[in-house]
Amino acid sequence: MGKILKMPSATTAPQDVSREDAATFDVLRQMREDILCCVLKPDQRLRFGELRDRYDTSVGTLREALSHLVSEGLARTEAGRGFSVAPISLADFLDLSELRVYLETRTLADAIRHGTDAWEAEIVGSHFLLAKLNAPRQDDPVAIKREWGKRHKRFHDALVATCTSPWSLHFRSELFDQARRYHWLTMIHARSRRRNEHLELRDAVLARDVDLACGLIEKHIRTTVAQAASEVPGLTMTAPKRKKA
Amino acid sequence: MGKILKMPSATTAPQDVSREDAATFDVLRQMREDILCCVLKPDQRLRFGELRDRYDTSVGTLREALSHLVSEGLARTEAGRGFSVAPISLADFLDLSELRVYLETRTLADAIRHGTDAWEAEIVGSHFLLAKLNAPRQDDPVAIKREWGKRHKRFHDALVATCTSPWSLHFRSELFDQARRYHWLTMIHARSRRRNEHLELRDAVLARDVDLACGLIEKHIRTTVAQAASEVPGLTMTAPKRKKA
DNA sequence: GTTTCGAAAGTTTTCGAAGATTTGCTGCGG
DNA sequence: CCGCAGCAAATCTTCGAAAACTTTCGAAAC
Repeated sequence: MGKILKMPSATTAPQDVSREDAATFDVLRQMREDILCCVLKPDQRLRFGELRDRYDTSVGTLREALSHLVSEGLARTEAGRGFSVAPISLADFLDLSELRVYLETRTLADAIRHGTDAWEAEIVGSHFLLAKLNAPRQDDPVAIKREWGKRHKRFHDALVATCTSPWSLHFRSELFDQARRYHWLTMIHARSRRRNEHLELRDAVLARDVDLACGLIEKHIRTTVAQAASEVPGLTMTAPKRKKA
Repeated sequence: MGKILKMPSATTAPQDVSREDAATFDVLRQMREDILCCVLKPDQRLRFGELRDRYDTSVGTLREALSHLVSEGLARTEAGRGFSVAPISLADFLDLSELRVYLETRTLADAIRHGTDAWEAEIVGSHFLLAKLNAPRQDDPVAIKREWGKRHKRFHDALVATCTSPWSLHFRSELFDQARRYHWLTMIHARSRRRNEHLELRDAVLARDVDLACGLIEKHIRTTVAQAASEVPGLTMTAPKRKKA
């Protein structure tokens, strides 16, 4: 009891969800999602006891996943004091957004120049999925917000998919995830009164207009930063210190 | 027997080597160094049996360290097939160097603008240490090359130490390490007939000449790429495929 | 001669527990 | 009343072995 991991074996399809590291990778992805959606709150201590219950896995597996998250900047670890969720701050958001502007425009420009038919198709498709769920409100259920976040990421990934620089794509992806944490807070606390920026972006990209597209995505990023900075409470103050002032 | 990890406990200084995760972090650092210096060769399979002997630690600890290395792009892992050292290629070197030019100039420019006395002191000091070991040759012992690599990194870290963008510094550091792998090969195969680029760089930075310093570091990077591309054998061919052609 | 199947060997992956460290609490002394 | 030493509880860290998977090798069938 307690663990029913293995299916009857013969009945599972050969190309099931088996891709990637299965258990460890699964836990990693779940934890990352939970941090990005602030289910695990910034600065929250991550005790193995609770984590073991929540993700139903062993300490070793958790440790491996946490190790990954530390490298990605989503968690911290110190000496013999265990792990905790990485803190957030306005300064951090400003800093990462600044770099994002460069990486997003760089990768987007390159992707447009190397765009293919399949690339255009995925952009159209992912935008369609995103548009169907447009603008989640404060009072929407969490499941909706999560789904929107997923589709939002898929759309933006599609835009730069044909970029020829793996390293640029890698860092862009990491920063995009980092930004998702702040976007989540914005979705919760602020009213999203943005217009169809994604539609404009899609059309500019499909028209292969590098300058226009890069300008739009830059504005897209900066607008989000400004909105978060002005409307999200608790972002301007630093992480809660426990000892003294 | 087998393991004598713990000191008599009371005699060890409170601020000994205790900083950071001790065991895990130690193994991580050792493995990273070994990959950077190509002791663990590109594409080499990393079997736990051998790793256990080499680093004298358990599977769990190794797995945690490897997890880190995967995030840093120094190792790969696939499904249930274990870990291997990340491959190298000329295309990869060109790609990461291109990004490096941006990140090094960006961080350097910012660091110069925010430079302090302590920053200048560390630059002077680390350059002195580097100059004392200048230009390791092909036939120098490995220990010398390792030490040079260490001092080289320390000098370049010192240059950008006062940069105010943590994310830029983080990515710059990762790419610098990546580049170290290729520098190592260059040290082994090619004759380093470069002149005092580090000295010029130091003086330009201390003179707070942003444009000159950024130009120098850009040339520094591009020259190394060109040298490696033309003189290092085996870099132009892709990783050895095992199955068929 | 080639292919397919199955068993054995080699590796990886996962787990639970023992060892070590930190944290929290209690009581004594200043 | 505050501070500190010492003990107890909680927590993290490390380890070795069992379970699951992949690969290899050899024999039988085509």
